Order: sequence, then C-alpha cells, then structure tokens
Amino acid sequence: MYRIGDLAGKAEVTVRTIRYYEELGLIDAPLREGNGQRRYTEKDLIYLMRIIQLKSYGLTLSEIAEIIELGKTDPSGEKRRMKLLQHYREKISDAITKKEKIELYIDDLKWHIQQLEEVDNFQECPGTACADCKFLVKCRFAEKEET
Amino acid sequence: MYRIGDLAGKAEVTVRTIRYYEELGLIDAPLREGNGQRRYTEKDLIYLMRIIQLKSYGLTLSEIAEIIELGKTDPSGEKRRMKLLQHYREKISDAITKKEKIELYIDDLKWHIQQLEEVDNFQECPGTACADCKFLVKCRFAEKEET
DNA sequence: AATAAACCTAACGTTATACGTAAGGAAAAT
DNA sequence: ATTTTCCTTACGTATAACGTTAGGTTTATT
Repeated sequence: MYRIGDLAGKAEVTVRTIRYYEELGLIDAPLREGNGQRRYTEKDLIYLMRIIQLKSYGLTLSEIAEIIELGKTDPSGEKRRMKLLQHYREKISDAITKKEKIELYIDDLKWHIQQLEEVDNFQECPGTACADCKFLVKCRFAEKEET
Repeated sequence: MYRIGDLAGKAEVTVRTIRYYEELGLIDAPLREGNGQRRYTEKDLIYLMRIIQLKSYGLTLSEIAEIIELGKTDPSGEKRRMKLLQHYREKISDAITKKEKIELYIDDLKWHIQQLEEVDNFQECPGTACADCKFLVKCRFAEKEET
C-alpha cells in the first residue's frame, strides 16, 4: 500500500495533482486508514499512469474524465457498447481533424521554406491554400504567373 | 479603403479582434485619417486573413506573432536567410512531433475500439504502449497471454 | 520526548489565451 | 436629428491545471 506521497513519487506528479484528480473524479477515492490518510494500491498506480499517458497524448483532463466515465459504464448491453464505440469514433475523427490541420500547417511551412529559398518577399500569401485563396485575383504572385 | 468595421466584416471577426491583433503587433498600425479613424487596404485584409488561416491550423496568436516576426526580418543576406530557414525547420519538426502524438492517440483509440468489440473488461491497460508498459509484469492481459 | 516530515481539508491564488464589454465621448452615415 | 460607427482606456471573463497558503493532526526520525 502506498501513501499519497509514494504514489506521487512513482507517478512523477505532485501530491496536489493526485488530490486534484480525485476531486475531479478521475481516480476513485482510495481507501482511508483510521487516521483519514489515503492508501493506494498497485492498481491505483496503474490507473494514474494511464491518465498521465492519456495526457501525454494531448487529451485534456475533462476529455480523460469523459473516457473514464465511458469505461465505468457497464460494458455489457449492446446499446451502451454502441454508444461507447460512437464516442470513441468521434474522438478519432476529432483527432484526425487536428492531425490534418497540423499537416496543413506543415505544408505551409514547407511552402515558406521554398519561398525563402527562391524568392525575396515571401510573407504575403496564404501558402498552400493559394488555389482557393479569396484574393487570388488580386494576388501578386498570381499576377506574376499570368504574366 | 476599408474602415475597421468593413474589414471586420470581410474577415468575419469582430472589431475588437482587429484592434487586439494590432495591440499584439500581429498587424501593423494602419493609416489614420485626420479624425483618428483607422483605414485599411486590401493588403491589410490579406494579412489579416493570413493570420486567421494560421489560427485555423491550430496555432496560437503568439506562435503566429513569432512567425510574423520571422517574416519581418530582412531576408536578404545569407546568414539571416539561413537562420530563418532553421527556425522554420524547427517549427516543422515541432509540428511533426505533435502530429505523431496525435497519431499515437488515434491508434490508441482504435485499440480501445477493438477491445470494446472483442473483450468485456477493456479499461485497464495502456493500449498500444503495452509493449513497453511499466506494469507489464503485473498486467492482467499479459498474465492471460502467459497462461 | 522532541522536532521534523508527511498528511488532512478548505479555499484563495496563478498563468496564459483570446478576446468581451462597459464607460465616456467624438465623428459619420442616414 | 438621431442612429451608427469609431476612438481609448481598462476592467471583466472563462477555461485549464494545478500552486500555495492556512491551520491543524499524524507519522517518522533523532
């Protein structure tokens, strides 16, 4: 059995963080000794590490809470199972959207680099989005290409 | 020449947002008429749209400011050019890191879904990171596989 | 036994982001 | 003539994820 400080040490977080997660309902209220101090098990540690891992994936605490809540729901019963699946799939598509945005950004940066390597004034266009740029008509680069 | 309200309309942001961006130095202080009112050009609009686009990529305003600062640096002169290139490349690798984290997360969610489709108690393992899980020894699923 | 270290609850404080909103007044548009 | 837009200054807001006292008990160490 770990005391809260031990758990914090193993998980490399602060004691406050653990209490906070408990407050949020991210981790279950642990056993208490007669004196009122929290005692944790190995399982609690695993659970905590899981949360930390999800955080490292870029999830917010409330997103993690949501997932945990889903997990607590009785997984037997087709309807609940389907709902869980649906939630996860939504999360996936959100993540894919995020990912795609980052990819756009990366492309944009690459475009900038290319400009930087070839051109002098490189700061005035919207990058890879040039094709559907609202200002294509008035765009310098577009004008140049026309010429 | 646009007044600030026109510009806001075209860019689909509020007037406050434009003033705020000016405050942050994201956009240059525009021309003022005798009365002190701001007048904007088409170029200002393009600039603003560019900022909005970068925001849509998930960049924060300060990240955008940083990029704009980079752009303002005189790009003539080989050393500065190289430095700019380096900055952009760093930004790219940051973005790639972010992207990879999201991909991990997506994999993890997919793993969850798979578990959810096949298994009953699916909530207790760290997902795709199982291979280098700190608790593999004590892991239920690992034990089951050993059995 | 005495002092230090760890624990408890409750609650206010902090940093950052990206504006919103109100006050008080001048200029523009209808 | 009055409604709308604009100006500056500056306080307000919301969320996130804890940090940091405060005031007090418990456990560990010397």
